[in-house]
Amino acid sequence: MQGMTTHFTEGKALKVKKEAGENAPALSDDELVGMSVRELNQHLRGLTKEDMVRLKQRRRTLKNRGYAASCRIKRVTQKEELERQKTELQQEVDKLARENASMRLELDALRAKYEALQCFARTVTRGPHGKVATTSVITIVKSANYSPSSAPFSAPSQC
Amino acid sequence: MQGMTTHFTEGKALKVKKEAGENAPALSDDELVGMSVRELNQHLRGLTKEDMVRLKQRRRTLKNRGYAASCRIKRVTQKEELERQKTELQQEVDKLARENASMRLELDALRAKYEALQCFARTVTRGPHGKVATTSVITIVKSANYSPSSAPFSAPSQC
DNA sequence: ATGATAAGTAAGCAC
DNA sequence: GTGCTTACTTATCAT
Repeated sequence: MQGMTTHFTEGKALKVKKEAGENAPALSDDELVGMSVRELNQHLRGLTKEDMVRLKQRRRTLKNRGYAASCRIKRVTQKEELERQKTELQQEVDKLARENASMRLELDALRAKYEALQCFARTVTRGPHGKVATTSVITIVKSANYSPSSAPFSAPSQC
Repeated sequence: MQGMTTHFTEGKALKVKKEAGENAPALSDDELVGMSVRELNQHLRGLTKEDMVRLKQRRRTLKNRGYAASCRIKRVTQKEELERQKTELQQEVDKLARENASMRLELDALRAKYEALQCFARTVTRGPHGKVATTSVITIVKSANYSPSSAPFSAPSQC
C-alpha cells in the first residue's frame, strides 16, 4: 500500500460527490499540509461532521509523513556527523603520533650529544690541569639523569 | 492499524469456516514464521487457492516484521559502535597529548642543561690552560644546534 | 494541536 | 523465495 497516495485517490473519489454541492476545490496534499489552522477551518465550512474528521485526519497523516521524513534525515545527518568527528580525531591521533616520534628522536639525539659533551668536560677537567670545578660538573650530570625518560638505550655511557 | 494482529484476527475468523472441514489447527505467528518451506507446503494442502495466497502473504508479512526489527537493532548497534570508537580515539588523543607535553618539558630541560654544560666547557677550555681541544667543542655545539626544535625560548644563551 | 519516535507494513532491490 | 532497506502509517509520548 503506498498509503497516502491511495488514500488521496479515495478522498478525491469521495469528494466528487461533494463537488455537486460546490464546496471542495480538491485540496492538494501540499496545500492541506501547509495550511494554517484558521485557513483549515474555512475549508471545513459546510462539510459533514464525518468529512471534517476525514480531512483533519488526512492533514494529520500528511504532517506525520513529514515528521517521519525529518526523523530519517536527522538520523542520517547524525550518523554522518559521528563519522566526520571520528575521521577528525583519527587525523589528530596521527598528527600527535608523528610529533611524538619526532620529539622522541630529537630527545635521544640531544641526550647523546649531552653525554658526549659531558665526556669531553670530564676529560678536560681531570688531566694535568687540576680539579677545577669538578663539583659543578657532577651537579649538572645528576640533574640531567633525573629525567624519567622511557628510552631504553639512553643508559649513561661510561667515559 | 496494528496490521498483522488485525489481519491475524481476520484470518482466524475466516479459518473458522475452514475448521468445519477439519483442516487448519490455527497456526500461531511464531509457528508460521519458523516453518520451513516444506513444512509450509504440508499446511497448504487442501486450502483454497485464495487461502494459500493469504497464508503465504501472512508468512511474508511476519518475516518482514522480523527483518524490520533486525534492521533497527543493527542501526542502533552501529551507532553505538561509532560512539565507542569516537570515545576510544578521544582517549588516545588525550594520552598522546599528555606524552607530548611531558616530552616537550623534558626536551626543554635537557636543552637548558646542555647549554649550561656547554658554557662550563667553554669556561674550562679557554682561560689560563691554553686552547686544549677547542675545535672539538665547537663541532659538538654546531651539531647540537641542528635540531629543528620549535621551542621559541631555546635561543642559545651567550656565555 | 504539534512534533518526534518506535514498531509494523508494503515496495523495491539484490542475491 | 529470502533478507535488507526505505518510505509510509499508526500508536504513543512529550510539549
